[in-house]
Amino acid sequence: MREFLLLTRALADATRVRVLLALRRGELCACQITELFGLAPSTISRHLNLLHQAGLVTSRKSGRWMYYALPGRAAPVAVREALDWVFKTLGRSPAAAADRRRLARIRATDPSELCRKQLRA
Amino acid sequence: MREFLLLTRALADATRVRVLLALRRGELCACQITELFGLAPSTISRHLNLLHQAGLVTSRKSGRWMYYALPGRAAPVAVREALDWVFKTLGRSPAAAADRRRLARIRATDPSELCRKQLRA
DNA sequence: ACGACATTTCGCTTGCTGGCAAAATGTCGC
DNA sequence: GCGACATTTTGCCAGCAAGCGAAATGTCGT
Repeated sequence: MREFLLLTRALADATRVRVLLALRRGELCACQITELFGLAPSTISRHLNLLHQAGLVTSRKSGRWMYYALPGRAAPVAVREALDWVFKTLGRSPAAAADRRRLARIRATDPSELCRKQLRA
Repeated sequence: MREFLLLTRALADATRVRVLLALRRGELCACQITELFGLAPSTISRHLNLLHQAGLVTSRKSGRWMYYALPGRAAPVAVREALDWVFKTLGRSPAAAADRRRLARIRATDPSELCRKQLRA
């Protein structure tokens, strides 16, 4: 029950769900996710931490960059089914489509470029 | 997205999830659910309202009693899959088993008896 | 070793959520 | 219609969650 509530609480926020949808295209670094949603880096970090605690994302550190991705087949059944449910329900939603479009442009940019851009803003 | 968040937020509370698990045995009146969890009637009422708004339960009024049940095949796909996920994940959990045991005794009691008992407590 | 930089942690404010008691609502039996 | 009673709505309080900025952490290039 405790782990189940970690899952449902993690899914009970629009930003976190949108992160999961964005990660379907492949792993993203925190910097890219921050750019995608226009929130403070600290805020994104906390969202990602919640998703990680619930088991909904994996994290990989590479130098100063932190990459987040969807868990593979090794994830618990409850997690895999939660993700299936999310993607089946929201995969074709307008919000997901809009994020996907903006994400394509972000992916085309160098990550270090992104972070410098954030400093100017 | 909005409806999806209604679902996940409704599922992000232990009491509400336990209500859904209890309803697998068939419909229950608000009085029985109140007895099952030992919370104030007003609190239970608000939980049931949230579940209803999310589409996770149906309600039926019969006299002064209000009966709640799981939605049938007419429920939206997202709702049915959410319920499947909940039951598959928690159906065999200790919490569900404990509730089921207490629920059996509550079902064996006359509903009006229950409410009178609550007045004395 | 030092400065630059990506990310996280901390401290704070604001708004939502769960709990109860009390009042309001609606229904039954007389 | 009136009193009893199941349920809901309302008002209030305590605790949690999301947001930000500032400080802390860890890593790279020089």
